Amino acid sequence: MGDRSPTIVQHLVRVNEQTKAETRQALLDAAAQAFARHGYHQTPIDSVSEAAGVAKGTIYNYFSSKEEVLHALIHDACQLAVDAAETTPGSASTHARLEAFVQANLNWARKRTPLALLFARELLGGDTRTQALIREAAAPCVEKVAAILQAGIERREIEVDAPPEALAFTFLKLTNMLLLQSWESPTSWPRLRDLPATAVSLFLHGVARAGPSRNEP
Amino acid sequence: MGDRSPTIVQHLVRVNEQTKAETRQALLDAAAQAFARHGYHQTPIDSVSEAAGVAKGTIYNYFSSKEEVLHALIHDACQLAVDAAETTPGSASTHARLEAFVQANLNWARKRTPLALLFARELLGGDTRTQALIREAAAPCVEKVAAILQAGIERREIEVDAPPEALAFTFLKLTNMLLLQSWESPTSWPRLRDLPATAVSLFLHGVARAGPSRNEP
Amino acid sequence: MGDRSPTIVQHLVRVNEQTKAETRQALLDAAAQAFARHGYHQTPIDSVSEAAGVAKGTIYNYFSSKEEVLHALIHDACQLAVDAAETTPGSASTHARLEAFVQANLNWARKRTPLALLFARELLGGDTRTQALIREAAAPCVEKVAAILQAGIERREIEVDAPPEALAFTFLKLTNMLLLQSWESPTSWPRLRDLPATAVSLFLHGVARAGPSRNEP
Amino acid sequence: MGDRSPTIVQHLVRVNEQTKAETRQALLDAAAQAFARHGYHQTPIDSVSEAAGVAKGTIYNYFSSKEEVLHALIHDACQLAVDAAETTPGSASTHARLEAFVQANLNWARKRTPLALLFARELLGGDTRTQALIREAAAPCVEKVAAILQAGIERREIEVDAPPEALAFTFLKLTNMLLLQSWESPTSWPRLRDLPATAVSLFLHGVARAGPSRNEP
DNA sequence: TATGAATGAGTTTTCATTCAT
DNA sequence: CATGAATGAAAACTCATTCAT
Repeated sequence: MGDRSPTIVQHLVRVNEQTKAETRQALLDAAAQAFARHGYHQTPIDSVSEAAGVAKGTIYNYFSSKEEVLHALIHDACQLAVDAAETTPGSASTHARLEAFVQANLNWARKRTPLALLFARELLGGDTRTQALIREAAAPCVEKVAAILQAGIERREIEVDAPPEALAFTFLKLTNMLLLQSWESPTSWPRLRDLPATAVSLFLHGVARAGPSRNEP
Repeated sequence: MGDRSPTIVQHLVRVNEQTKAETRQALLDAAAQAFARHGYHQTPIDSVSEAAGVAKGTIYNYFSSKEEVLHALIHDACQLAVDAAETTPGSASTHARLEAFVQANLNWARKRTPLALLFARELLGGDTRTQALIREAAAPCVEKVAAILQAGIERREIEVDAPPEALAFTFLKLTNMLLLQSWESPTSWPRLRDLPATAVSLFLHGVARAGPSRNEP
Repeated sequence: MGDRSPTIVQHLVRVNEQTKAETRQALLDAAAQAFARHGYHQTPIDSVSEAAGVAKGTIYNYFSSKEEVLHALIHDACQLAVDAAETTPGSASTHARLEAFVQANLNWARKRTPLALLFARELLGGDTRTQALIREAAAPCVEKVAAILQAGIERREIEVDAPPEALAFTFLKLTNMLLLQSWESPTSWPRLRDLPATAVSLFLHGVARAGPSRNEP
Repeated sequence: MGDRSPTIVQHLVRVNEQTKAETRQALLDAAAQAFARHGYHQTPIDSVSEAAGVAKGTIYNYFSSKEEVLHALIHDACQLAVDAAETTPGSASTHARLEAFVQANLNWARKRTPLALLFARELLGGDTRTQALIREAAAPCVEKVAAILQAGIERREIEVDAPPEALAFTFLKLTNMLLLQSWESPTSWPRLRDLPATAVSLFLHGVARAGPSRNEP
């Protein structure tokens, strides 16, 4: 016995905590799927617990309300976006840095498709509370993009009279808009694998053929 | 009685029909306001009828369901967008034609702000049914923009591998995204009156400084 | 037609309002009965609407919550108690005035037995919120009793070191305690019809045989 | 090992039994506190176990249901009341015996305030089942008081047409009513330390000044 | 046609109880 | 025996829709 007792206890605790974490994640996954597919308000909370394979009440052992489930999801997505932002190179052309940012986000979006879909939907069409949550939780990510853009402005690669933060937010929305469009009609444009190039190219250069004049009459 | 009766009756009928139309419009206006502000699902139907100054049941004399009210609004907004698309000049530079299109849409959006807000929200974040409705009701508008883009492609003003319809839809979403951004923070970027120039410039040329190379390394 | 139109309209309105009042009263009656019999917390709100012969949701057209139903009942009971207090004679012996007060309360309690039962239960065993409500809504009644007692003290008919308000409240509770006891075992003591005499006699003179000494060793 | 083993085992058993008893008591104490403060129905069972420092499930190793916890508490309180009743002197004036009874009850009430509060609340406002339980578990106590009153009646110290048991129950309720009143407004009337005198005086002689006439017209 | 009270299915949430560990 | 996650019946409340007037 002696020195194994703690180990057994630790083991039990770890198993329990692992199970708890798994249940929590199953609930979040089910919720992401359902919310992304049918929308938050059209999704009854029981359908989430059912999809997660637990009973109705179980969800309230992990989240205090339906809204908290949404917020936890948004928070997770924002965290992934923030992490993605942190991996983008600190020095390179604006184009390369933005593309790396989109690519990094696309990477997690492919693994966590429902979550990314939900995030995109809420970013573009969520209600005031959710928008505010995103703004707060994704702030580091937005600031990272803003810093990239600011550097571009200083290097005269970018020329626009918009505040970098507003511009960064626009870029984020544009990217997620294209992401949604990819998912909604997978055969058409833009293709998912082209998203980084497409999004950055559109944002930086637009669709016009590179040419002499910038502002045609 | 005699021959004046019909006139009186006609008069009454006309008045009644006018009243009916007015009630219908009051309901739509109230719904647009409420749906735009709080979201469709968060808006109880009685708050709409109350704001329109009629009883709850009256709404069902004009619309068969709450969803139909939303669809009528979306339909109206799409019609205004279609009308706006039709006024854009048939021949001019792509830039000018797109700007005219955005300007024409901005014109009605200023007069019907709640409707335009609602349309933008549903275009970007609506559920599947509403998206489908928009796709159908705004088809002529999208096609008009697609035609403009197609002409631009043919004239080598635009260079992109996307189908014009998909591109047109992206342009529409981008424009409404910026419109929402304008309304949400009126003091920041983009300013509402700059919207046509800003949106078209972003879409055609991006934010990068015009320069020699298109795809920087 | 002419001058009858308004009458018809008034008639319709009156009928509707009467129906509404009847439904409201039916709900209150059913709630009083159920709350008195099983207790507030043990009574599902649907059982109240069912007993009133209306649908589950109807109750929320009249009251904003289950608690508001209880409070409306308590309010009504307090009002009846206040009314009863107002009918008690302004000048007579303390004994006579208290007895008249109890008798007046017994009168409405006989007509509105469930309400009176509920009131008694909540007065004696209700939670803090309800107690506070009673204290507020029954204040005029308590003050009336306090005034009677105060007069008795001044006339040297009553001799006690308690504040009249506290004493009045005690009297009210004692009376309702005996009322409950009457209802719970109708064959035993005290009999309902003797309640005024019994309650006042107990309160004023206790159960001891009248005799020389007040405080026996 | 040898002959000490049994002792060790006995010791362990005793310790375990003691621990069990302590856990049970901790649960009862926590429940008394919570039930008295917030009411039985408003108290979630986990708040009890939490306050007792054990897990939620543990409570069901000691009691088969939440209601049984309440009943055990009521039972304990009744037992304390019965014990108190047994200490009252067998021969003395009615006044002295009743006062001794109240004093003995006040003694345990001071030590076990939450329990006494709960008992008083349930005695006065509990539901039918709890009332019945009290009636049964406190029967010896009620009978003791009834015997005192009966003796008083026989000695012509008490003059009332009520059955002694009913009268005894009324006395018990009155006492607990005043006890609650003391606790609710500790600064006012009656003061806790005066409770025996106040309760007995009120019950035996009422609040009227001792004087010639008993039943004023 | 207008009204608004009535409806009841549907929603979120609570919580006493169970049971595998 | 202790634990605390899981359970699911039951509760309060909402609200789109109906319909008698």
